[in-house]
Amino acid sequence: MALKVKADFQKVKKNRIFQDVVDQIQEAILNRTLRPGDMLPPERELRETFNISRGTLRESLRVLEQKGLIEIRLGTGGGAMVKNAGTEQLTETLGLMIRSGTLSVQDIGEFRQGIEGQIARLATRRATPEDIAILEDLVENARVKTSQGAVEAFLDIDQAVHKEMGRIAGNALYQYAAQVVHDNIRKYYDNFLDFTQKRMEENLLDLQRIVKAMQDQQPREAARIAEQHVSRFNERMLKKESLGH
Amino acid sequence: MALKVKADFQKVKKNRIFQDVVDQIQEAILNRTLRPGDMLPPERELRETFNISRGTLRESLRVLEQKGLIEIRLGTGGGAMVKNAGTEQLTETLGLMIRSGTLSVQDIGEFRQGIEGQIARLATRRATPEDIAILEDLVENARVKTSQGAVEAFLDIDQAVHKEMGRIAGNALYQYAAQVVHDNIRKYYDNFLDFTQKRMEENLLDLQRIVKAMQDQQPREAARIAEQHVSRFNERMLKKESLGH
DNA sequence: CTTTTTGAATGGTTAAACCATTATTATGGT
DNA sequence: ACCATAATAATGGTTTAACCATTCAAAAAG
Repeated sequence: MALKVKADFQKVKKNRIFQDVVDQIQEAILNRTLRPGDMLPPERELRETFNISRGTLRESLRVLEQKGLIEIRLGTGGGAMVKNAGTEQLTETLGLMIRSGTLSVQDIGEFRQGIEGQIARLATRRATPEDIAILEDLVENARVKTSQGAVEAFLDIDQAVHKEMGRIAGNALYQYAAQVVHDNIRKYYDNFLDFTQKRMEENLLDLQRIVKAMQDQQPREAARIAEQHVSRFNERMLKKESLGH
Repeated sequence: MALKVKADFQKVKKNRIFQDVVDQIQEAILNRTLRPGDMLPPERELRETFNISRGTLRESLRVLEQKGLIEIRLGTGGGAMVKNAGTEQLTETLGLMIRSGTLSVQDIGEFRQGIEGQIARLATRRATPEDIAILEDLVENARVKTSQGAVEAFLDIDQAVHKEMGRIAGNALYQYAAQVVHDNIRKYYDNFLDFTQKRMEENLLDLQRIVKAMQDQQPREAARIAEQHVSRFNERMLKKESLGH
């Protein structure tokens, strides 16, 4: 953990003082004057630097914290630490939009379908022989779990395959999108406590066919199967939901 | 604008009091006890309701504001108004991730390409004859602007076509994704001050071919052309960027 | 009836103090 | 010397009470 950093902050003037302070600290973080892991000075010190009251400074820190730019810890040696910009905020905001009815679960499932298809397509184009080998190992592992009837282990591997394909696709935004969507739809999928042997075999076949298509350099085919794969989840989910009414 | 609403708030206890207050108000908004347009009581009143200090309450309000759940206005009749959950927060967060280097412009361009393709595909499947007619009108309008050499007007219509197709696709998440990505990439596209007559004709042809594919019920073809359409922007953008180095 | 003035309601800010949590340091027993 | 415990200090969390700044509406002036 790095020590405090001097960042040449300036005194404020605008309408909402705390906003001005937010802007200054955010700018320092985004232009790498402050880097992930750096600690901001203690509140009582920052207060003097900006020449504002502690209350106003704390409003600024709340905003930065909510933006995901800093993380605040208690006690001696605590304080505000600069964070890596991650997906938590995207995930949370999307979750808010779902809960507030702005988005439907169906929308998200359909979106996920397209995203996973595109990832499969890009991954097929960009996969190296080593990448394919990794996927083959995972799928072989999944085959073993399937023959053992180990549902939980199979689902873990299924997820690992999706994650690995995201890496191979080589586009961070697709990876984030897949993760955010998955995190927000997981609680609906989790109603699949009746994940039977037959379903497991269906899904295993999907994985095998996707990797085969990647080996054969058939991006369109890989995308098609990946979409179908997600589609199967979506259909079950929607059927369950309609039964719940 | 609705009046104040009674929402049965409870007194607090947790570690971070302001977080507990955030949770309670957020819950009231998400379960529709508080609806968009409703005003929260004034700070001095909320303060008493929760039995906390005004400073702590204001930290809560800052967080809710940053989440996009409320909007705060000054002066008599001002206060905290419940907001519709929109895309501003997604747009801002994505912007932060770009600026902090977590995402590259190339990633976003490629993502946009896939999104617009999927929208074109879905829109083709779901378009009614009336929808097609609207698109035809827009494209005809674009043709006129092209023949007049009216670049700005053409770009406005191009955007309107994309927006309309998003509506036809019927998936709010795809629409949001397209908007968020577009908002974050616009400043890079805006370097196209050299949008020539030839480019305009190229793009007009794309639009005409997309609508044709939709009429012919060819979702794959529509998606392919839409992707190509975006791809053309991306290539120019990347070429510009590399020249800038 | 229109314009101007005034006042009240509301968010924005300050100040100084105290509380709660945590890591470090000092203490004391073995 | 070592380990467990207690004291200490640094830091964020909270409270209180006051005052400032902005806005809208009602009262006053013309």
